[in-house]
Amino acid sequence: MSGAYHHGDLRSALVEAGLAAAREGGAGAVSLREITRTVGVTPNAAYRHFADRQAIVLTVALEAQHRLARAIRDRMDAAAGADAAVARLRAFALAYVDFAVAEPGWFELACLSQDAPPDPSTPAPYELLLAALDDAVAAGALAADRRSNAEWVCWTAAHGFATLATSGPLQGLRGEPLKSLAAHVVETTIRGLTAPA
Amino acid sequence: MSGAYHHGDLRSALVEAGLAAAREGGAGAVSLREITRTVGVTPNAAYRHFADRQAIVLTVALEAQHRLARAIRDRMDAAAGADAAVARLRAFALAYVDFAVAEPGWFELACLSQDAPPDPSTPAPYELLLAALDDAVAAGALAADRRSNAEWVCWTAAHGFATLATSGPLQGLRGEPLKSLAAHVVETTIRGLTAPA
DNA sequence: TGTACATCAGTGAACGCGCGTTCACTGATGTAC
DNA sequence: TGTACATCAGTGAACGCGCGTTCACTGATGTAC
Repeated sequence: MSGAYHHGDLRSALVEAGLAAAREGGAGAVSLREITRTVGVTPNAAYRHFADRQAIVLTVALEAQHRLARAIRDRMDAAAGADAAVARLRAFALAYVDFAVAEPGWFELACLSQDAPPDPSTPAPYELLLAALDDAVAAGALAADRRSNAEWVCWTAAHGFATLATSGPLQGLRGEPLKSLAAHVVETTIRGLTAPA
Repeated sequence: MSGAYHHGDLRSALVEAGLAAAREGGAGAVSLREITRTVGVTPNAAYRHFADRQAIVLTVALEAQHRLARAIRDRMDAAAGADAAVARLRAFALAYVDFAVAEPGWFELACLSQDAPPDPSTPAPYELLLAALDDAVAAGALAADRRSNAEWVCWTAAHGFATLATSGPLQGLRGEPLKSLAAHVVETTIRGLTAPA
């Protein structure tokens, strides 16, 4: 500590700065020079803690993905009541969308790291979705012969609406109108999964 | 012509080079120096025809959007038969996805220019979708009280699946498996729109 | 407990890169007379 | 029909920028004796 020559925990500070940069300017804003500047350290000090820029971005991206996963999990855990299984499905999609709208920079970064090696400690959002769908089948809300590939239907809806709202034609829509449109899209998607053929 | 000092149609050549660059490297690859290099001309020659880099990128992006619109329109026009209205809806979504997968760079660029001033000569993909939905209502395939916001349901599905396949977790999936998964997602979405509540 | 010294975490200066953009210019084109 | 000249479309050299990365270094830390 003692804010001196040896920083204390430069590594964490750099990741923190990376998150701040991404929050403002998206994935492209996470540059080595930018974040070392933010921390108040020489650019190459970063090389003590990361192999190269790629490694920093990946670390920051993984953290962003964790936060997305946490946001989804929290909302899913809060879902309860009669139709708990379907409510959890709804919670997944809406939490996904809300996170993207609230933190578009982190969302972009989280998507970018999707192909990165998964961190087993925090299940990726995807795992949460699979669990919710299995629950829905168990609860009888989703027919067993509709379970197959249902995750991609949900993921498509959540991710699609999120990108439309984040960087697509719905960029201009916010607040209640956006919320109710999201709810409508999610509801229609769920109906597609649960309605009789 | 006569491949000499005066190029002939440098403007078109630059746009063409921009399309080629985007095709390979996405939106970020459309740089002024890159495309003038491709054409074999000095970087600042571009300033005879465009105000700045932004203007070039926008022009190229608009062309990409036209091609997307054309691809969708062609597929929609080909759709016919008993359930023509629904078939057209399906054609819209699958053409959207196919274009994105076949030309991810152009697709990225087309999405980027969504907030650009619309070109009335070629209707944007969005207009095609609206028409298809109105047709579906007219044909009795879609209940009138389900028409409202149905475009965002379709757009979400098409765009969502396209980005999942293009730069998301479905990147690795191609060919027939991808096609049938896309069909499944689109079918489920359409069922959500048309099935009774 | 005090000192010698290896290790560790940062500094400071510099590199080369590709970028967009500006400047003064020059060679080709086409029009007026 | 031939020539003078304005316009137009390109050249060539240079600028400053932010970037990632490398180099040789130095000051602080903590451990062995």
